[in-house]
Formats: sequence, structure tokens, C-alpha cells
Amino acid sequence: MDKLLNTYVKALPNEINSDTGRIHTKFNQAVTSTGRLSSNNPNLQNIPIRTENGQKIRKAFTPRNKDFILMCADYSQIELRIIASLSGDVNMIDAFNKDEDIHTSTAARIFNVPHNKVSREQRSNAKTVNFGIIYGVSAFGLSQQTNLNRKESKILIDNYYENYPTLKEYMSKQIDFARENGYVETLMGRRRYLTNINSQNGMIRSADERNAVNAPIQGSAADIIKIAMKNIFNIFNQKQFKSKMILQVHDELVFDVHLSELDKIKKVVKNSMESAVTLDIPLKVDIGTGKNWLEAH
DNA sequence: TCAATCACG
DNA sequence: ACGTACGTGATTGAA
Repeated sequence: MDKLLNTYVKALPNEINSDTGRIHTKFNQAVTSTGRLSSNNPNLQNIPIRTENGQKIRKAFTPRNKDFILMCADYSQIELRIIASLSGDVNMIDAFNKDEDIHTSTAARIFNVPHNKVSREQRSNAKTVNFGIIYGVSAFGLSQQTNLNRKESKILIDNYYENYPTLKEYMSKQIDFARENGYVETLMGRRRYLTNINSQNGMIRSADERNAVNAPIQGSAADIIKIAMKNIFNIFNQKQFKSKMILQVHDELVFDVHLSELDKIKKVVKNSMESAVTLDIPLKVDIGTGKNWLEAH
């Protein structure tokens, strides 16, 4: 509660630029180890959304005036789509090609139940496993994050790899590559050097093994949204749109859109993001609009 | 000055 | 037997 009050409610009004009447963040191009942007002074990539009070803060972000509307464009499950495509795992590729809900689809597999019999709890646990896999979670880690014990967690992870066997192979190959070469790379060839991948210390080594898997996923997502941003920026200039791209939050772009341009902007943004690169499965972008950042999301 | 906590993806 | 999920930034309070 104090967190929201001190970090956002009290601090952000002081960040309003007196000339523009708006808050201007800094986007850093060369801070992160994976290729993501970071944002500071103030950080606008961690504006609250998960809690009720947090949502009130998000509502404070509005278009410049009544002729404009906020528009959010989010990549749907981009990291899982990337790992599906890079690994070539047919089961996961299949789920995305059919445009299935990936967490429900995973739940059906790892709990061995029909698609339409997946419970809320099963989907929620499958979601935790899906994200955990990208980070290299252990059975212990999974048991901390869920209501499952260690044994149940281990069974789920084992089931996961049985159902997505090529994903497991891909992860091992990434680790082997890192051991050989001392780095891993993203879709566009950005490298992350892993100096501890051959360490004698098991704890230090396994941290780099997790990085060998995670960095290309997170980093490729960063590559993709950057390509989309460049293309969008160029089209906006070319077409002399009044609308502006105003924020990037890792898998989301935020726009201040002139109402007269809304239909065109939607098409340009969705198309630019979905076709930034071609993978073995489609990229999917969800678009929302509203009179503030919460509504647009 | 630094680790812990918590905001986001 | 061991420790145990990736990437950030802002704030707080102990050392």
C-alpha cells in the first residue's frame, strides 16, 4: 500500500515536464543482458495494474486531449511462441497453429484430461509451468509457486517434457552450444556471453544453464518488438500521422492516437507487429483502445 | 552503500 | 548432497 503511494502517487506528479505537461521517461538501449529496453527516471515499464489500487494509478495515464485516444497493442504469448518455433516442437506448434489457449492446452496434456475438462486450478498450474520452463524452474521452485508439493511438481515437469519432447531437446542443445562457444544468441544474432557455463560450482553453473535457455527467448522477443517499432516509426513519419508511439513495455506498445486515424493506425500497428519476423507459427497481437491506459489494456 | 522488497514484463 | 525461476528500477532501512 505504501509502495503504491510512495513510488507512484506521490512521485509521478513531480515528473511532469512543465513545458509539455507530460511525463517523459528515459529508454535505455544498452542496459539489459538480454536485449530488452529498460526505462528509468521515472520507470514507466512498471506502472501498476494487478491490484485494484494499482489500476486506479494506471487510469491516470490519458491521451493528450479529447481528440485523441490511447491504444495498446500486445503480443500474445510471444515468448512461448518463440520457444515453440525455435525448438520446432510439433505439439506446441500445433497448439498455436490451431490458436488454442496454450495454458489450457498444456493443462490437458500434463494432467491428461480432455481439453474441455480442464479445471481453473489445472489451467493456472499449467500456466505456472509454462512460464517456469522458460526460466528453468525446478520441482522445488514449482512447488513454492503453486499448491503442489515437490513430488507432484516433479511429475508435472516430467509430464511436460514427455508431451513437448522437442522442447526438452532444444533446451539441452542450447546448453551444449553455450558450453562449446561460451555464448548463446537470439533470432537476430545478439549474443549473451555465459562465462560460468563450465564452472565447477554447480550452483553458479546451473544459473548460466538457465540463462542459456532463457536469454535467446527473452532476447528474441526484444529483437522482434524493436523491428516492429522501427517499421511503425517509419510508416508514421511517411504517412505524417498525428498519432504517436509513446511507450514500450517489453511485449506491448502504447500509442496516443488521433481519433480520425484510429482505423488506419490499428491496421498499421497490428500488421507491423505481426509481420516483424516470420516464424514457424503466426505472431498474434491484441489491440485495445480507451480513454486511459487501463481501459486501453 | 547495499540488500531486501515489490512494482512490471 | 546441494540449492532451488528470467529480465528490469525505485524505495526503504540497516550497516
